[in-house]
Amino acid sequence: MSERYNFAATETKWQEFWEQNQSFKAVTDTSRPKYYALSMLPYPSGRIHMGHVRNYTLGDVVARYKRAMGFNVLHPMGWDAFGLPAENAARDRKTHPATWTYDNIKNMKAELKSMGLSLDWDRELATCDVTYYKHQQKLFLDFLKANLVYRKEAWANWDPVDNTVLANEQVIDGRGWRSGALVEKRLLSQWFFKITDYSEELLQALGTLDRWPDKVRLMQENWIGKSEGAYVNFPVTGRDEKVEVFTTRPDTLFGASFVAISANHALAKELATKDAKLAEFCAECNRTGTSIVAIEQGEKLGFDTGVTVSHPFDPAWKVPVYVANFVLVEYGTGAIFGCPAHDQRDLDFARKYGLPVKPVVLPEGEDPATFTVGDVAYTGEGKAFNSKYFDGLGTDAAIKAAIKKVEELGVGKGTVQYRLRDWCISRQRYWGCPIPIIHCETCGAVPVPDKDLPVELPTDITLDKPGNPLDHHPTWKHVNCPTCGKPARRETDTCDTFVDSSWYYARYCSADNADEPVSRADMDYWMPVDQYVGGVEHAILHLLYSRFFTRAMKATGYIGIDEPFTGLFTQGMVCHESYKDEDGQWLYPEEVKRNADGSGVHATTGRPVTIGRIEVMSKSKKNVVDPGQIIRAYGADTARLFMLSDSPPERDIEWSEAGVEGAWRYVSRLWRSVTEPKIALETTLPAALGEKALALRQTIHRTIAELTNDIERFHFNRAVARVRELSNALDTLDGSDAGEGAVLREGLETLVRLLNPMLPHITEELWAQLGHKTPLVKGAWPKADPALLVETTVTIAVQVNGKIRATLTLPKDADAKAAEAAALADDGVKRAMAGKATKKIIVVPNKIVNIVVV
RNA sequence: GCGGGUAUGGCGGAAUUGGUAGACGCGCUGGAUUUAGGUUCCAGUGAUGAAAGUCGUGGGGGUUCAAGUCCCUUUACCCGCACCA
Repeated sequence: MSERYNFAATETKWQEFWEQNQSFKAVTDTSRPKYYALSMLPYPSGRIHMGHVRNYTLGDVVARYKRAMGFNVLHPMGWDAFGLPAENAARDRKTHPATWTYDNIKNMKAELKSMGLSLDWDRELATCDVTYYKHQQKLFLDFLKANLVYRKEAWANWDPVDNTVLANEQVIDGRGWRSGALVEKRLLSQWFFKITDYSEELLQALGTLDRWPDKVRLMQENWIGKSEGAYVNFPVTGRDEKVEVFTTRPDTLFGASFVAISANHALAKELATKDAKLAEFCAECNRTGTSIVAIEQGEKLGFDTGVTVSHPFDPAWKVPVYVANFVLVEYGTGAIFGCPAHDQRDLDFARKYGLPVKPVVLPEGEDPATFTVGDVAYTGEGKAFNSKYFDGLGTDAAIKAAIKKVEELGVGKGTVQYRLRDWCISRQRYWGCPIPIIHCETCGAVPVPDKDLPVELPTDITLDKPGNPLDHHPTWKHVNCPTCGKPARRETDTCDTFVDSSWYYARYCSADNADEPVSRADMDYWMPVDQYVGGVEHAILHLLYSRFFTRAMKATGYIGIDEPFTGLFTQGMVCHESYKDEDGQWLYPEEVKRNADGSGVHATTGRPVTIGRIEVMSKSKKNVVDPGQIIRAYGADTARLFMLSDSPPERDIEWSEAGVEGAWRYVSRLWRSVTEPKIALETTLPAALGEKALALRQTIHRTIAELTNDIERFHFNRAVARVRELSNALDTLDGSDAGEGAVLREGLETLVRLLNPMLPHITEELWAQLGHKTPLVKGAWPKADPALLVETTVTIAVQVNGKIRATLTLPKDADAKAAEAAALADDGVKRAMAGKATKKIIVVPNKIVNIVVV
C-alpha cells in the first residue's frame, strides 16, 4: 500500500516550479498566434469566495488548454480596487482606504495563488494605484478633446446612503445597486461620457458578437432600446410656442385627446411659477420620482394646466395640456400626446379625468360603425379609420404616411429614439480616480495639462463627516488656474468605478508602459480578448461601458478595433443550502450537523435547525463555504474538479460536501492508477495488439477527440465525464491480452494530459512520475490518431413499429439489405412481428432498422 | 405587463442533424477486504411485472416509420426590463 496522495506538498511544489520558471509570463511575439484569455477582475474584499473559484477555474482551463494548443496566451489578473466599501471599512476600522485595500489585495493574491492559476502576475494592476489611474486621467482628457465628454446640469439619481449620484444602469427597481437605498432625483452638474454617440453602432455591432450568449446580446439590445417614430409639434394656444412630443404611433394622431408633459418639462416649470397648486403637484412628482410609488400603485395622476394646444392637423381642434406623473422627462421630449383608444396608460388617464376616447385603428373583423373601446385599449395593428388622410391604411403604412404628412405640413419629422442615455461618471466620493479638471471663474472648466498629471488623491482625509472627503479637504482643491493663473478649484468628483474596469483589459497588454495608457503595438497584437469569462450580472453595465470605451479609444487613436471581447462566457452562480436556528437566525454550514434522517441540528448545542432552500451563496444568509478551507482540506485540484464536474458552467451549481468528496475520490483514484498500476507499464506498443487492447486504444483516441470538442464548446462537465469513462475503461485492463501494458501507459499518459488544464498540479506530478522530463506546462495537447477513430463495427437498433426489439452488431456501412436480413433473422424481432405482414422497412445506415407491420 | 429561459430517475446532469433515453457522478442497496469507522474493490439501482412485456423526458394534443428533440396548447419555476410614449 503506497502513501495517500499528498496534495499539499505537490501543489506547493508545482506552484513554486511555475513561478521560478515564469511559466505563464506572456511576451509579445508577433511570430506566434496569440490568445487572450481573461477572467473578470475581482473587487478586493479581503477573501476570495466560491464565485471567484468557479470563474477563475473556468478561465484557467481555457488558458491552459490554449497554451497546450500552441497559442501565445495572455492570462492576467488585477484588482478593481476603487469604490465605496473601502471608505466605509476605513471609517469603521479607523484606518485608510488604501491600507485596507492593499492589505486585502495581499491576502486575496495569496489565496488566488493557492488555486494554481496560470496567471502572468507580472502584469498585475490595481485600479486604485496612481500608476493606473494616471493613465485613466489621460484617457479622460483625450476623450474630452475628442468631444466624447461633457459636463451638464441634469437630473441625477441621488443615492442618499452612499451620498453620491448613480448612473441609470446602477439604479435597480428605484434603488441604488450597492446601497439599496431609494434613489432621489436631484438637479446637479455632472460629467458625462457620450455613449449615446454610439447608440446605433453599439446596437448594430451586437450582431457581430457571435460568441456572446444570446441572452446578453438581447439584454443589451433592450437596454439600448431603439424605437422609431416622429417628433410632432402642438402649438400652444395664445402663445408663440409649441409642445413637441415624441411618438412611435403617429398614425393615431387623430385619436389624440390630450397632451401630457413631465413635471420637469420647461412649460410645466414656467406655469408652476404662477400656480401654487401646480407647483405642489410637480414637487410631489419629483419626490416620488417616476419610480416606487408609481410602480407599486400604478396610479396615473395628472394636473390640468388650463393651457390648451392645437392639433397639428387642425388648428381649430384644441386639446388640453396636463402635467402627468407617468411622463418621463428624460425620454423623448418629456411630452406625449395621449391617444386613449390605443394606449392603456392613456386610457386609464382619460377615464380618470373624463377625456374623450376616439378609436382610430380598427381591428381585423370589427365594424367601424360599432367598434368602441371600453377599459382595454386596442394596441394592436389594424386599419386606420376616423383619420382623414390615413383612412384605410394598415398600421405600418399609416405610420409611414403620417410621418410624411407631418413633414409636409412642417409640424414634425420622423426620428429614432434610444432609451440609452449618456453615462454619468461623476461620483461625490474620495476613493476613486480624480477627474482631472480645474474650475476657474474666468476660464471655466479647464483640463489639467498633461504635464501636471497625475492628479493624485490626498492621503490625509477625514471620512467621518457626511459628504465628499475631497470637498472637505482643507487644501487639496485650492489650485491656480492652469490658463490664467488665478485662484481656482479642482473638480472634487471622482470617476464611477465602472470607468476603471472599462479599459483594464487593454492596460494588461501594456502593463509596463509608464508613459502611455497603452502601446499601439501591444493593442494590435493582443487585443481583442478572445475569451472573457465572468458573471452575468455584468451583462449590461460593465460590458456595455467597455464596448463604448474601446470605441472611444479607437477614436482617440489608442486601438484599432471596436469590440473588446470577441468571446464571452457568463458562468452560473454557486449555491448552497441555507440554515436557520429556532430563533430564525441564519447559521453557517459548519454550525449544522445532519442527522441520518436528513434533519439538521446545531453542531454544538444540538438544537433543531431548519434546512432552507438552496440559494446563491451570500454572506447575509451565511450559506457560504470558504474556498481557503476547502483548498486546505482537499487541495486546489479537488476544488477545481468539483467546479467543473456535473453542472454545465453556464448554470448555477450547488456546492455540497458529498460532491467535494466525490471529486477528491477521483483525484485519489487518478493518483493510484498511475502510481500503482494493476499491470506493468510498457513503453513500446507491439506490432499486433489483441482485440481488447486495440479496442482500448480506440477508446483512448476517441476520448481525445471528444473531450477536445467539449473543451472548445465549454462543456466542461462532459469533459470530466469523459475522463472518468476513460478511467473506467482503463481499469478493465488485466494483462490478459497482448500489448496491454503499453496501451495502459498510453491511456494513463493521455488521461494525465487531458486533465492537465483542470487539475494542473497532480497531473504535472504524475507526468513526472511517468518518467517525463518536460513538464506538461510546456507540452502539446494530445492529438487523436484518425486511424483509431474509424469504427469497424456499429451497434444498430431494430424497431418493430417504432419499438426497440433488438440490437445488432454489424460491420460499419453494411448495406441496407444485409442490415434488413440480419434484423429479420433476430428472434426478438420475429416474436414482435408475430407473423404480421410487413408494410415497409426503413433502414438508416449505421443507426437503425425500423420494420413497420400491419 | 413586456421580453427571454428552463422543465429528463431519489439528486446534479448526458443524449450532432428527429434514430438504442438515463452517459458520468452523487446517493442508496447487497456483498468482499479490513481493524472499529472511513478508504478500497465487486454487483445492483427509472417505474411496474414471476417472466414475456408494458409504461416512462412537467400536462394535453398533433406531425412522423420513428419525438426529450419539430408544431400547437397549457402549467410551474427562474432571469432581465418595467409607465420608454
